[in-house]
Amino acid sequence: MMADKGIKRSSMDNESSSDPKRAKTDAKYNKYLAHYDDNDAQNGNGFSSPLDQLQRHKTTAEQAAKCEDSDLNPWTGQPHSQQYFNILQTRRNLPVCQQRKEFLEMYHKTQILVFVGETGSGKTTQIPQYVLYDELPHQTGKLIACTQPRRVAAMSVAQRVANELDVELGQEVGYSIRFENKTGPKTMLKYMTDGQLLRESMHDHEMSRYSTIILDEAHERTLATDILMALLKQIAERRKDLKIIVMSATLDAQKFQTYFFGAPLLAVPGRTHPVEIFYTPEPERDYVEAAVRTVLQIHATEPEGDVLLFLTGEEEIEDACRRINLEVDDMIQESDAGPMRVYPLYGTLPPAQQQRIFDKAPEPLRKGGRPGRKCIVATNIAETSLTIDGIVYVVDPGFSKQKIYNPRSRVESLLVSPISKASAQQRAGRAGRTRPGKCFRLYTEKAFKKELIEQTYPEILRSNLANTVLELKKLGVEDLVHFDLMDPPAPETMMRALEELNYLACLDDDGELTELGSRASEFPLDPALAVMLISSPEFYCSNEILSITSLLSVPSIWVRPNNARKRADEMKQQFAHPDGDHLTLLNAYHAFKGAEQSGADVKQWCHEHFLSPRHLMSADNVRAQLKRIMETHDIELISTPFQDKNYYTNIRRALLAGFFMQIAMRESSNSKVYKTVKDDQLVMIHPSTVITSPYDWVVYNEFVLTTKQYVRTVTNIRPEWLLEIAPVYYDLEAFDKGEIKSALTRITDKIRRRQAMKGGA
DNA sequence: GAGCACTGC
Repeated sequence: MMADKGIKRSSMDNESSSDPKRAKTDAKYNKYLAHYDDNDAQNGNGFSSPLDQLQRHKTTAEQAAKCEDSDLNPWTGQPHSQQYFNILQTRRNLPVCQQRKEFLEMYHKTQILVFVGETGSGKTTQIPQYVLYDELPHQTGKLIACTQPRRVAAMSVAQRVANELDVELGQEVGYSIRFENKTGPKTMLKYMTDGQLLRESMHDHEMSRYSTIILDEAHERTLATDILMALLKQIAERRKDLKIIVMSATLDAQKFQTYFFGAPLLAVPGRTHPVEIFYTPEPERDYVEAAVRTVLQIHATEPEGDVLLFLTGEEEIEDACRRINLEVDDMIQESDAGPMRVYPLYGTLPPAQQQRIFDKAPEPLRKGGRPGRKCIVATNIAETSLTIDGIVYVVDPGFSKQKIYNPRSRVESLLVSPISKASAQQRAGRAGRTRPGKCFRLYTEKAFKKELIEQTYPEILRSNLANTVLELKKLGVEDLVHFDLMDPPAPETMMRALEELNYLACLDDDGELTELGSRASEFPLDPALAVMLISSPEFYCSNEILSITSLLSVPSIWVRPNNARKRADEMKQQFAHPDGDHLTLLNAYHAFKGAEQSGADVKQWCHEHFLSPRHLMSADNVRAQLKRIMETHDIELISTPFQDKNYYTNIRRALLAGFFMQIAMRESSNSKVYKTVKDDQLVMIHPSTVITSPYDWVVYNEFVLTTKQYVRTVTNIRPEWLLEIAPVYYDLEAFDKGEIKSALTRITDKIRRRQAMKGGA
C-alpha cells in the first residue's frame, strides 16, 4: 500500500489549515479576502448567522432544525422564501427526519457509517443536508460529496436539494458529471456520478477536497462504486478526518458493515404500499407468450390501474406490444373492454418517445364505460433508472439481458439470464409507489426461492478489467492482489487485464505503470483506444484518429428503421470507403460537419441521410473533451493532406497502434470465415459492414456473440504493418503453430529477401 | 445478411 510520507504530510497540512481559528487568522492577512469583515463575520460568510451557535461535529438535531426554521438563510444571509418553508414542511414529514437525532449521534461517534433506507425514505436528499449542518463547510473549506450511479440522478437531486436549501443550483449546492461541472467557489455540497469522483481522485489520491463522502445507491454495485469503496477503505486509515457514509437499499447492508471494519448501521423504513405477489403454479415455457396473456388477463379482470411488463430487449418488446395491441382490439370488440394504450420503453428509444410513457391513461371509450389504462413494456431501464408513478400491476417473467465476460476468449457478451431475488423485489416494488399493488411473477414460488441468486453479480465480476486495472495503477494502487475489493474478480480476469496492458505498453514487465500508461489513463477511453489516440501523431493523422475514436465511443450513428432498411443502406453507401468501416465512419462524420458548416438544418440533413443527429452530436462532444486532454498533454494534432495518396493508408496503419490484438485472417481463399489472431476464434464479418472485397487481413473494433460469432466495424489492413507496428506481439518465435504463424512467416521472409536485394544493389 | 440490457469517465 502507498501510505507514503508525502501524502501523509499533505493531509496534515490540510488538517491544520482547516482549523477555524487558523482560517480566521489567515483571512486577516489575506488582502484578497476583501469581503471578509472581522466585525460581524463569525462564520466566514460575511454575516452573522444562527450557524455561529454550532460547533463542528457537535451539532444536535434540535440546533440544526432551529437554523432551518430561521427567517434568514444561514448559508446565504438572504431571507428565506415562502416556497422554502413549504418544502421544509414536507421534508419534516419524511421518514428519515424521525431519525435525524440518532443519525447525528452516530455520525459524531464514527468515521464510517452504513445507512439503509428504502425508496421514499428521503435519504438521498436529506442525509447530505444533515451532514452539511454538522460539517460546517464554510469553516473548513471542504466539500461534502454525494455520489450517484447515473447522471440524471446527480442533476435532478442537486436541483431538488438546491430548492430545499433555497439556494441557486451551482452555488452552495451543485453537481459534477462528465461534460458538465455545475459547481462554483461557494459550493459546499456536490452531487456527482461515482465515475466522476473516481476520475477526480486520479489526481488527488487523498480526496483532500472533501470532508465527507457519501456513496449513494451502493447496493447497485457499479464498477465505480466498488472501486471507490476499496479506495475509501484505504484512505480512511490515512485520513482520520475523512468521514464516509455508505447508503444502500436494505438488502445486503450487513455485507457493507462487515466490509467497512464493522461500521455501525442505521436503518430507516421506506414509504411504500404493500404489493401482493402471485406466482404461476407451473413453470412457463414461452415467457413472452405468458406475459402477453397475463397483461390481457389483468386488463380483463382487475380494477383500474396501469401495468408494467418487464422484458429483455428491443425486439421482444416491440413484438409483445404488437401482440397486446391486436388482442386488446379484439377484447374491445367482443367483450366491451376498456381502452389500453401500450408503450414500449428501452434505452435506445429516442428521448421524445421515452417521454410518452408519462402520458395519462386513456379515458373510457364512452361515458360510464370501463376505465382505460396504459401498459408499459420495458427493459431493466424501468427497474432502476426510470420510475413511473401510477403503476399498480407488475408482470415479471424473471429474465433480463446481462453482460457477461469470458476471460479465456476475452469476449464480453449479452445473455438473457434469470434475474436475482433482489431484482425481483425491486421490480415488484414498482407496483406499490402510489397505492397497494399486485405483482405477477411468471415463475413458481419454488423457483424464486431455490433457483434465483440473492443478488445480481456485481459489475466487476462481469467485465473486462483492462480499463479498471489501468485506473487503479494510476490511482496509486501498487498491490492489486491485496487490493481489498468487496468481491475480488477471478484471478484469470486480472491476469488477462495485466497481459493486455503489458502488450499495449501501458504496464512494463514488472507491472509498473509506464509513461504511455499514465497518459492513456488520462483519457476516458478503453486502453486500446487511448493508446491508438496517443500514438496517432506518429502516423500523421491524429485529427482523424481523434474523430474515429470519438465515433467509436458513442452508440452507432447509423439509423436503420425497420420500414426503410433498404434506403438506409443505400444512403450509407454514399459514405462507404472500400477499405472498411472505420473510414466510412470518418467520411460520414466529415459530411456531417460539412453540412453543419454550410448552415444546413442538421437534423433534417441527418434524417435524409439516415444518420443519428443525437449520436453524432454526442461524438462531437466527446471529441472536444478528448481534444482538450490531448492539448494539455502536448499530443500534436496533425493531418496528412487529403490529396496525399497516403491519407487513408496512414489512418489504417494508426488503427493498428491500439488494435493490433484485434486482427482476423481469412481462413482460405473463397471463404467467408476468418480466424482471430492468437485466440483462434472462427468469426464472420458482421453483415453491417461496407466491405465487399474478400480481404485477407482485417482489424476489428469489437467481437460480438449473437447467433454467430461476428467481428464488427472492420477495416482492411496489410499484415506487414503488424510486424512493423507491434513487433513484440508479433514476435513469431513465441507464436503458436498454425496458418497465421505460417502466413506471417512467409511475409517476414519476403521482406527480408527484399531488404537483402536492396542491400546487395 | 444481423440486431443494441443498462450505466459511466
